[in-house]
Amino acid sequence: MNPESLSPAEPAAATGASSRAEPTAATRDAAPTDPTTPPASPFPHAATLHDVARDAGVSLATASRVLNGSERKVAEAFRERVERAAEALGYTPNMSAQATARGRSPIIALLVADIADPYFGQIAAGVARGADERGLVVTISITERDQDRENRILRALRGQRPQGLILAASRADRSDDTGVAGSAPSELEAFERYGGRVVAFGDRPDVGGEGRGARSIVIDNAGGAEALGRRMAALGYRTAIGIGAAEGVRTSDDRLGGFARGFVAGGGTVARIHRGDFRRESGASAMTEALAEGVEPGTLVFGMSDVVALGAISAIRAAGRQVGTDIAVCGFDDVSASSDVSPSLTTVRVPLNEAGYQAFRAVVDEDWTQDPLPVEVIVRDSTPGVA
Amino acid sequence: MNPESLSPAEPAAATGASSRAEPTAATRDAAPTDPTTPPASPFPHAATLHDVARDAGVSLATASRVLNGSERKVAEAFRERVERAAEALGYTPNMSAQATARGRSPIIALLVADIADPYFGQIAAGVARGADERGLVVTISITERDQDRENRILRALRGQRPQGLILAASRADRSDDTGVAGSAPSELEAFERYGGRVVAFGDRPDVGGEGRGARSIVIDNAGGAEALGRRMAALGYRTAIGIGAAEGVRTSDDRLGGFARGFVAGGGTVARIHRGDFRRESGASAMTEALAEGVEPGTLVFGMSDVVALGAISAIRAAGRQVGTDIAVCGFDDVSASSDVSPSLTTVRVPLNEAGYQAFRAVVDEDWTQDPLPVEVIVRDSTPGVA
DNA sequence: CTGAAAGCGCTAACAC
DNA sequence: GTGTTAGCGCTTTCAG
Repeated sequence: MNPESLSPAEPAAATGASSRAEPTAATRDAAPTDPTTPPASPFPHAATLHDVARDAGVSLATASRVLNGSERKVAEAFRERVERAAEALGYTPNMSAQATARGRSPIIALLVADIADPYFGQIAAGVARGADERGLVVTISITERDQDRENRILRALRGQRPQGLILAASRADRSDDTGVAGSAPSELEAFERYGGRVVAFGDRPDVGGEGRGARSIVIDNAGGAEALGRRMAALGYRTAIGIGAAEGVRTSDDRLGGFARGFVAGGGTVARIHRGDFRRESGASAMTEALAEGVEPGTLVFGMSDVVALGAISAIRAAGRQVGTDIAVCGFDDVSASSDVSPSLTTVRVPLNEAGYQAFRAVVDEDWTQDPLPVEVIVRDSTPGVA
Repeated sequence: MNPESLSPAEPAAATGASSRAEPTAATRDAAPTDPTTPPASPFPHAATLHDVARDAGVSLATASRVLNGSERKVAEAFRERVERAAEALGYTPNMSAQATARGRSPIIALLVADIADPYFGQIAAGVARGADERGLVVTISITERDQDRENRILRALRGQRPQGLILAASRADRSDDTGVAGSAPSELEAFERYGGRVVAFGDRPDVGGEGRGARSIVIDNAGGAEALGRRMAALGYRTAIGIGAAEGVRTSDDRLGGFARGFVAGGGTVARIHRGDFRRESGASAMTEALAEGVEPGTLVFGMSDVVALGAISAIRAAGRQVGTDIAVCGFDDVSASSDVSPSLTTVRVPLNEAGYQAFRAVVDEDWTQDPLPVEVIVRDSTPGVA
């Protein structure tokens, strides 16, 4: 572009490079009229480092050094020429090539149950934010809460040779250590064995944990739920119904257990627990079930997650009952929909975006210690209290 | 594992391979006691194709042929040995290496404004579903609705040499063709020039469109909104207030325009329009603004998107007004929160997940034509109608 | 400080 | 059908 700069046609000659006329470069650019030129490929190739080096009249090594972070110094004159050439050609380093050469990819793999679920959406946003800061790329996979699927994905993910793996799959991270269920643990170990870091939400599904990895983002489910239970009791509620996931699912157990502890401490009783999974529909059907068994006015329903609580609310409405003074409801997470429902949902706020960000940091920062994630009870209109 | 199978220590010798003792393989595995063995790297390397070939006693080419889809036939005996060796070593092809060698990566890059927003979350889910079916990987980037950021990201994305790019960034896809604002268009052209496909939601931000790409997922915003407008008029509403994005933003213009057309056709009038962007807060402040100017009971508010409408609802509540008979509200998209609010939100349902899936197909299928995405008016409680 | 050359792990002609 | 051998685009010793 700049007329002062090297003519794109012969900079190589200008700097005297005798061995630069390898067949590749030559056939590709030097002689457009050369009859041996292979038929043009369907699309032009993106500029390569080779092109930049040639145009700048420097070696591949030098071009690489100035363009892609190397600590080695390059003379200002050369540096400039390389930068100019790169600019002119619109050069962008080929990530895959760099990855193969360096032996490590810039990928962070994120595994979620369902990216359309606001819970995971927020976590993903946090992860993406971190990755962006560090120039890393995040790939996303959906488990659909299916253990087999998750295992298959994990297997396939190894192909990416990701720098790290973030598991926010709400898997049945059962506390019973028999690694029997699913081959995931060994798959995860494989990840770490070759240097990848695995960070899980909740507890690591595998036992042991002496691997260099074994990092996990823990949310104070029990504590938050206990505070919520106590607060609800203070509002005058005396009997509660819990809606949770299957027994053995950590997050659910912790929240249900914590809530019960607090609620009982405050003088209440958890009458019974209905179980399903983390989806909205599950919350709705559990609630329907509960209603069928009979729910006294003034009862409080604790949904193990907001999404589930939201499902419960819709079931309560569908049954012609009122949410609030008739049947009170509270949840956990504080996803954004919770403040939109009406009556707005009482819940425990969890900084999900921050949690995702921390998960990212746990993957990339060698020295890392979790900052505790503050959980906070937020009382809204769905639990007006009993007179 | 199977005692009957080849001893892992000497299968290569068993098949007589003379040239197989290149320094690399040799130093890496053959002589653990060899004093010239380099100090062990921090982590063991993942098994390479080379390892598999050696253990199976075949050439690299053969191993490659059986393990990674090649059409060329390989004798059953060899195929089995290779598979066994791969299995035993836990081999997984290195995606980056394959990408460099093949000259094309398995990546589909998805660009969204905000992954925590349910609108984009659903689209992302659809994209991920498609990618999973085809064994492709999707990377995700967040524009935060910032044009500069989007351009930077686009630039960086080129490094991934993605097979395709899906733009669901709700960018200011202004209809004024002056490509002046932002260098994005040229960046997109660059993508297509080297063979990548660009698929955009709404219309392509660049002009022309004769590139082989120029595919876009169009949602019938005008039509859906018009139907909604007509329906609202039929419910008896006579005056409406619109909440949209800045003038010139396609999606917003189309929805606002379509709504007005239908509403007016039905006998109503759109009194005025307040503008902001696609975020919830924006909807809330626009509504607050509207309320300050005075909103008669019986007025209908049309939020250009559900998220915005949800924001408006919260503002209405905050102002001590009632949603429904006092001030009616309707939106567009039918994100899941819309059925959870109370009163539930009247809206136009858009199959977002399906749209994401189609976007994926548009990227990978050479012959592709968009299946029309059915939009459907869904009347709920937020527009009870006027007596 | 620069450049030549040997890889990284895998693919794809091209020979045998 | 199988193996050899160049690459792919980039990094990184190792000599100068």
